[in-house]
Amino acid sequence: MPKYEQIAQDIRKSIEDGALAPGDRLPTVVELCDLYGVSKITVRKAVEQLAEQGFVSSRRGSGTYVKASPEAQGSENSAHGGDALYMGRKDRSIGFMREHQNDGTVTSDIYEFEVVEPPAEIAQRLDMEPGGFAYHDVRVRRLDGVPIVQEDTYMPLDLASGLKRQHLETSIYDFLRNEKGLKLSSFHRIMRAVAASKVEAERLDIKPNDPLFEIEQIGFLDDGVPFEYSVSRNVGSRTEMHDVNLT
Amino acid sequence: MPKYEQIAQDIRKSIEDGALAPGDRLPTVVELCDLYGVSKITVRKAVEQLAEQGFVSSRRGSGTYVKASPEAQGSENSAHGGDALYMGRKDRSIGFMREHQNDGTVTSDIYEFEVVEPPAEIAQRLDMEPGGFAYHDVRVRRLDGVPIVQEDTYMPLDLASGLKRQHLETSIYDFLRNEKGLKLSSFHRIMRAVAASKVEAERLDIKPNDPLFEIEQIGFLDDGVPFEYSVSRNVGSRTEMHDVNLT
DNA sequence: AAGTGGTCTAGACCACTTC
DNA sequence: AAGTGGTCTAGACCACTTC
Repeated sequence: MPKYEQIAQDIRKSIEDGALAPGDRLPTVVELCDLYGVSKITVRKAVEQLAEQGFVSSRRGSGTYVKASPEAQGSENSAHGGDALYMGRKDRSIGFMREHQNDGTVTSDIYEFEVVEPPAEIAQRLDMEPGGFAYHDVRVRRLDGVPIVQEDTYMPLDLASGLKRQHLETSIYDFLRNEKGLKLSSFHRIMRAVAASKVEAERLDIKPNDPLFEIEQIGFLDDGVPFEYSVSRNVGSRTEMHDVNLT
Repeated sequence: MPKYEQIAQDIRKSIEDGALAPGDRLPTVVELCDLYGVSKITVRKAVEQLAEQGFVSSRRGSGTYVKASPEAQGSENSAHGGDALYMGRKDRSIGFMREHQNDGTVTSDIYEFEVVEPPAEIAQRLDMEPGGFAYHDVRVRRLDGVPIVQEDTYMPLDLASGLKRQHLETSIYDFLRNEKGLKLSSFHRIMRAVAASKVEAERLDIKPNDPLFEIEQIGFLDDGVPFEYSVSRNVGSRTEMHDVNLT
């Protein structure tokens, strides 16, 4: 782990255990350099990471201050009703399985699993050659038996060759990473609120027209190649998405 | 504008006008240093910005590659139905007014405007002293006459003192920035899909139980002090949120 | 072995806030 | 005037990919 991450982690701990309270000013950049025995650029990178994660805010000429913690927000939300899906911190948004591996037991209902020529508009988003084939699957993911989300996914055949039903039941991303050696790098997402169709309602154990949190997503490898197009529809009452936004 | 932003902008232009196509490799970091006459750290910062914005992906030992452009995604979405609200690129998510100032005419219906002792749970999120007062307002924002979102907002009285009805009709953020000299720095958000109540449906010109895209948000100043708590409910069929997520 | 991106040093200079 | 964060230089060393 690089130095700047260690420093960020150390300061983050001080905030989380209360040694640094909301409104407090952090030591100055120069003081932190002395304290950790590193150069300014390393401290700056640590502070930038803390800012991205929502822990601090820097004010030129004045100092760096502790914000009300995102964790406090997090805990409060569950009271709001959304008790199932936590997404959003950048490092956590890497698949349903990984998000929920500590939450309970994940299972899947598989409704479709086939190899097809994808619709032109999807092929284009996946940067596929005309006539190329792709895996297509539709799953409902359950947490401790409760249906959370329906995922409709396309993956180019040549990137994901060897994909089997058993991977759909656990984690496609684990298969891509561990068995195919791919490095998943980033996701472009569009989120919307939509109404459940009759079929979706049945699969997700809700009522038709109940609100769904839709995520249309393209996943990219570290060489910029798209490996996945998916539309997931999350049960509104069991889903919330967290986000920190810097201006 | 700092050098690294100029360089990022320059490379971004090359991508947008097609000089660099998806899948292409950028010049190496060292080549870019020579090309722009800057040091390595400056080029790295430019490339990091491009990665955050979803334009490129870097692969250690190999190179930096152009991804399928987010703009291509953007244009495709409007075909999908969501033709009104574009959010998400970090630098654009700073208020309804600013997001739509080029889209059409923004107007407001004001349903509530008062100074109150906020509910305990909201006062806590705003880090307010017990017994403190806050502005509270409920507005519906329209774009060219079409209702898009209902916003329910609390702001501490001492931070926003002088707020008037006229500011609710244009932009509260402009008032805070220009007249109060505040620097809005970041927002913590939680997003959900919910169903419209009867009252909301009436105000937004939709049907009860139609899906709404809810954003619960706390806004922070550059010294880490929260200045705003708001819950906005956006008409699902007129809203989409864009996002780039790095792992 | 050669080439690539990622981290880091030890400074310098500047913009801005605070007094 | 003094103190703060933000940017930048000219290198160095390393992890990883490619051949």
